[in-house]
Formats: sequence, C-alpha cells, structure tokens
Amino acid sequence: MASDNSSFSIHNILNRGLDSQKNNRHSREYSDELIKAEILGRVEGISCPGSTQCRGGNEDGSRKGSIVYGHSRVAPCALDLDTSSDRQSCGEESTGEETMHTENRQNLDVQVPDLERKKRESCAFTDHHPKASKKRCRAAFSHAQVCELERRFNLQRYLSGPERAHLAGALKLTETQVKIWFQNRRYKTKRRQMAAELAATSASTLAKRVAVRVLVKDDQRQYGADDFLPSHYLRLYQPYQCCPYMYCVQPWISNSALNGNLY
DNA sequence: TTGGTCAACGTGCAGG
DNA sequence: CCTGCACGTTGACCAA
Repeated sequence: MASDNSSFSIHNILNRGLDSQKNNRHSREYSDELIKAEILGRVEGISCPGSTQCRGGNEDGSRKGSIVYGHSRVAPCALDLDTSSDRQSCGEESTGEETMHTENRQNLDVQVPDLERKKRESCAFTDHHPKASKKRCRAAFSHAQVCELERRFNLQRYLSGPERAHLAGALKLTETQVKIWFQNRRYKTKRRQMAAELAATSASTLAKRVAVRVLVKDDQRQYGADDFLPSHYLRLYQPYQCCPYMYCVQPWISNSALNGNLY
C-alpha cells in the first residue's frame, strides 16, 4: 500500500533535488538545509533523519514490487557519469539498471559545467594505460539519495534482496551501491556508538579528577574542568551535537518486528 | 598541508 | 561455491 507512495515520493524528490541541485559537491552537502526543508516539506512520505521532522514514513512494503533480485557480481569499473546524482557509478551491475542511468545521463548531462565535467573525466580508467592512470572514483550521492537512504536505514538496518533492488531502482543507484552504503552506514553507526560509550566512560572518570582540580582564588574560579578535558574527548562528542542521525534510537527493531521483515 | 568524511574496495568468516 | 556480512583500508574530495 505504501509501496506506490514510497516509489512516487522518491522519484519526486529526485526530480526536485535535480532542480535545486548545484553542480559542485560543496553546495550539495549539509549546508543547504533550506533546500532540504523545501524538498522534504513538499513531498509526502519522505522525511529526512537530519531534519527536525525526523519521523520516517511507514514501511514501504517494497516486496510488493516484482523486481527480480539478481545475484550478479560487480563488473569492473568503467567510467559512468551520472550527472543527475553527481556521482560516478563504478559498480554497474547487470540488472538492467544501465538503461536507467544512461537515460538519466542523457537528460541531464547538459547541466554539468565544463570544469566539473573535466574533473570527473580525469577520474576515468583509460583503456591504454589502465594501471598508470588507475584512479579510484568516489561517487557522491545526491542529497535526496542520501536522505532516502538514511530514512530507510532508520527503518531497517538490513535490507533483503528485493528490498535492496527496489530501493536501488527508486534511487537510480546500483544494488551494490545500496549494499555498500548500508554496510558502511552500519559500521559507521557502530564506530560512533563505541566512541560515544568510550567518551562517556572516560569523561565520567575524568570528571571525578577534574572536580578536585578546580582552583578557586578570591572567590573566583581560575580554571575549570574544560581546561583539562583533552581535545580528543571533545571531538568524540561533537558529531552527536550536530548529528543528523539518531544513533541511539533504533526504530528498525520495533518496525521490523512489526512488519515481519528481516531482523 | 593536514585532518575529516565517505564511497569503494579488500579480507576473512559464516550460512545455504 | 556463492553470497552477504563485519571490519579495516584506500583514495578522492573538501574545509580549515
């Protein structure tokens, strides 16, 4: 029931994202909260984990789609400019997604400035000297894509094959890209949680020491706890202060349990 | 120049 | 054997 809704919404935000998307990565990223609010505010069923209206929509029931999950491995990286999402796809799979990407490229290639295009083309593997010019291509997903991935991640930490295929198709990414994104995302979450726990325990033990070391002279504090707190402890907390993700919340558990999904 | 971020990659393991 | 996973690393990109 929500499947159609979800799919429609994704395409909507992709299109809207393209309209407002600028061509360099800097402008695309988190700095543009206004665009985010504009995109997400108008699209039904999509909410970004980073926004204040962080409630993701209902589970999209992506199994409903009749997408065949292919088990093909990743082909070697060939230059694949996808200007729609400001990325290069280096893991194209034989799942029929090539046509979608090609179409997307054709539609939007004109929007890429020459400078940006040259920059990306320099990232290509050349046929003549594949080793000498071996350069890794790091795709930068569009804000809309990341937003939807984050939303989905908040619902489910793990995707089944059909769900991944559906999401990849909707976001015009490859299944491999979606899979890798979820892998990286899980690991990132875990790292930050461990860092937070470490910082919490370290800070608590540190606080005991610091409390003793506050120097007061003539009823005025000369220095305090912050003066002793190492910078790396502070850094561990910083991602959480401005963190767009709710790492401590695990909605996928209850949600998955309710919907009978994997995990 | 340096450090942080992140997609992509490599490795080892487990399950079917 | 194939596939997906966790985990660690690499390389491109960016801001300070």
